[in-house]
Amino acid sequence: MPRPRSLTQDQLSAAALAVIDREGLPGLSMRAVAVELGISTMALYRYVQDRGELEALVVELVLSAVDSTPPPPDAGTWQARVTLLVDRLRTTVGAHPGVLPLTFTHRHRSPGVLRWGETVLGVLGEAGLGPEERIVALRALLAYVIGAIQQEHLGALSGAGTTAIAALPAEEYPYLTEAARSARSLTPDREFHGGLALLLAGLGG
Amino acid sequence: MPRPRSLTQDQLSAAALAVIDREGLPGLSMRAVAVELGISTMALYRYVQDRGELEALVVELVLSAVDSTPPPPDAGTWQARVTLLVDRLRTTVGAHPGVLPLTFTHRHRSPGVLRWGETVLGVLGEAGLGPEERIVALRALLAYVIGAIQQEHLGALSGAGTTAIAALPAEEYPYLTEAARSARSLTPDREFHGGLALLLAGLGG
DNA sequence: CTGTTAGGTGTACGGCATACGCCTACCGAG
DNA sequence: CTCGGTAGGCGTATGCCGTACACCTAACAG
Repeated sequence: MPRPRSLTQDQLSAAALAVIDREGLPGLSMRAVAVELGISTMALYRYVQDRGELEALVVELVLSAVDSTPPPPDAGTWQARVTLLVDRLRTTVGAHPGVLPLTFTHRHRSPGVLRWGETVLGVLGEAGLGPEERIVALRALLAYVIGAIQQEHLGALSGAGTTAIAALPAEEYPYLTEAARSARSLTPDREFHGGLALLLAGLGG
Repeated sequence: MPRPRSLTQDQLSAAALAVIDREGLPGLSMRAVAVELGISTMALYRYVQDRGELEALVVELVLSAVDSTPPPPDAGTWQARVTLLVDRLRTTVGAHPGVLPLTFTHRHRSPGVLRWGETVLGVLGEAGLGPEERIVALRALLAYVIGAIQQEHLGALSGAGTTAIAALPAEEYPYLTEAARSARSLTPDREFHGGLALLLAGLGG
């Protein structure tokens, strides 16, 4: 009966994501999103209760992509299938690094991630893990992926931090300086999969 | 010749940490810290260039504790020694959960963490790992610890998220709902060490 | 005692999220 | 076609925030 909405939630979250991708997370403000949509600031509040809800919408938009791709092939070892699923999560989040800090606070609610977890648990179950082993394994995988993605985007191994470490006094930090020197040839990809392989090996493969 | 400073950096960072511990990270503001110290807001700027520098000071205060404890005993397997070092990092950060989000942005500069990394690399070296293996292992350990600490404090397994998952439709998420039900008896401590054991097992133990 | 230097302060500005009340576009009913 | 009510959109105002700037003043060197 009354006036219909002129914007969809998808438009909202897409606009917010566009702002983040363009100006980074600090650039995200109700004003900026409103400008992006061509409406007034306060009109936004007809769609979300507060800024937090807008952030949750963006996170959901980004994370939903993790499940939009086809399911993993049943072929291959379970290690290969878990690796594929983990890679999918990594590339999904990595596509929008600016959103990363928001995912921690708003992760729980995402159906996409829930379905991802369900799939991983399934593969682990088929691999012969018991109920409690499965939980520990899933949480460990999640912890590793979360931490690794963060390290990759907030303190990359090939970045300024590593060169700073390489410049430390070698007498006091012999291992670190040596590590920093040889770390320059280690790509983020090899690093990530190396650590993941450790975890999978520990899982019994 | 001129007027001496009336505050030390330790007092500054301690005051900021006190504010965070008492009112949480959102409660941290230049005004609040100034009140805590009994000085005017602008007087703070005689000690730090901006808010970011104050945050870095707090992070450094918290992380420095990781190395103030005595070195790990040379006895025991290398797995036990790494576990001890990792535990030390976990309890250090866990003592001030409010600071957690700040550590990601300001972590690199901490001498305490640098010395921690040096020690871990040393143990890994004695365990027989080669140079590149050591780096991958250290970074994997760091990634796991970072992610696990975050999961523990921002989305605890025994918290609201898990009960929400337990309430999901069991037909659609059979593994997840079953996992959430049996996860209630899994303490954060057992979860953390379970995942860590996986990683260490993968390292060749 | 006095001049210099740097520590401490008060005021002010622009940006932020957002509570509140007004205007009005839209739709169903008559 | 008209009209009334509902809910969308907007302007204004408030109280936070970080911080630039100009001023006052405590303290030491001479």
